[in-house]
Amino acid sequence: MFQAPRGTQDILPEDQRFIHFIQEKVKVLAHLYGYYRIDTPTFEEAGLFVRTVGEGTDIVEKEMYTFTDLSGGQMTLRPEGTAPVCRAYIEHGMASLAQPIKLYYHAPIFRYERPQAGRFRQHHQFGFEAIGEADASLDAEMIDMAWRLFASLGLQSLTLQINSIGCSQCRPAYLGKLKEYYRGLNAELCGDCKVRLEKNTLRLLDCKKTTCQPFADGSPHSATHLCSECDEHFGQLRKNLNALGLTYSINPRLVRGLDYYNKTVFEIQPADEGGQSTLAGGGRYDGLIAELGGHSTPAVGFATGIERIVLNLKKQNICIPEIAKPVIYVAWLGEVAREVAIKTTVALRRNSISTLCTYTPRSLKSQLRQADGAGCRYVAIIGEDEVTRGVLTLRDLDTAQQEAVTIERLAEELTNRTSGSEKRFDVNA
RNA sequence: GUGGGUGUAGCCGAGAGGUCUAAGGCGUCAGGUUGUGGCCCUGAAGAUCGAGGGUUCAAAUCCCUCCACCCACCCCA
Repeated sequence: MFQAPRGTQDILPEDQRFIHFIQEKVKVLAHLYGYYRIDTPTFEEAGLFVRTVGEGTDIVEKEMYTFTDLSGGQMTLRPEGTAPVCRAYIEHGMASLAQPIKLYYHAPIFRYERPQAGRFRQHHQFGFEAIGEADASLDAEMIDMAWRLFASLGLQSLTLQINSIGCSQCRPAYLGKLKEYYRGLNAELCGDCKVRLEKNTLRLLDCKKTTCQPFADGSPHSATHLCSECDEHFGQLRKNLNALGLTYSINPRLVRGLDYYNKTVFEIQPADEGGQSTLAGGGRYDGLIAELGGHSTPAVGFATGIERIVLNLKKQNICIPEIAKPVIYVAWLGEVAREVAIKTTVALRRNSISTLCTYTPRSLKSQLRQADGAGCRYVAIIGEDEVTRGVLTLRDLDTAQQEAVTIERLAEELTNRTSGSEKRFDVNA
């Protein structure tokens, strides 16, 4: 028997409403903040990610789905969304349009990881990128938008953490200080941290081992070793966040796992965090466009994991609108009625009324059961009796009332009855 | 990549060497009205007991290997 590949999942009809719900909120929010949707290919040249995400990172080192295509090219299934958008920005000359360019995407993301709660080999992200604007107000706007997204979804008790990791000007000096500090402790570090010390110094800060945590607490903080420009930027960011009324905490140990970030980094997490808790993460990446061969262009963005949002929507018991059910089931008895029923079904659908009908003969009882199970509000019953009279019996399953309606009038009658009665479920804000 | 747990019909789940030609519930289908649903009753279909190998007179039950899922580390959304 075939199974979905490890770490991937089918999104079944009963779960689709969660995706639709989030999708709709994202669409509204994107429009509100002036973002336009962009879709990039599912795979790209491997080099795009190696170059931007960084050779030393876990994503590039051991998580990419890279394959050789038939002409010998090295291709990689998108392991993150920012680099492809930047590639598209350059490729389509967006630098010559009014800046900033504001784009959002909804895309599957592939990383070869060991699956566990909230972590998959294929997951989906909504991401937002604003390219061509250096002002910290845009960072704040970005964070505000992320925060508004979760608020509009009805998620409660989230926390916002920010940090500044400096830029190419000030980070080398800071990393030097950090190394120096950790070298002094080398003997006491865990095995992983000894490797990080040389390979990925920043990541020393978020080692989860209890033995290493005290070291991080006493370590020099990036936010206090910024150059004047970065320091100014970080100050502006906080000022803007305050003005927006956002509560945040500065987490000096917040470091992101992709090399292209600079200055602002941030994450949003649920308060009752389990293992894989981060709902959204992002930051500024002023060097990325240049790294890809474009003109030096500042940018900022963030991404959210849809599966994790769904997890939290369920955990917090948030009421999600149902997917619309068919309106009417056309039941029939006998061959003659069958023809009329099928004609009626076709006519209703031509009138944009969602309609169900059986093709194999079933008892009326069975057809009513099916109608009920499918969530139809109405059933049209057509038997020999109705056929000879040129009508059908329209039954309302909610009220159990029924009346004879001519086939010609059915669509109009249903439209009248259903207009304005669309079921709406509000989200508990 | 490392560690722990789990694996019985579409779903939940009993079962701990012979009484298992595998309980029960949900769901599905059919019937209880010659043309009427949601409740109730009856019946039916549906399982090579994750896969492969081994121990034994006998294995869903014990052993080994593999696979998958869950959880944690790691990493991240």
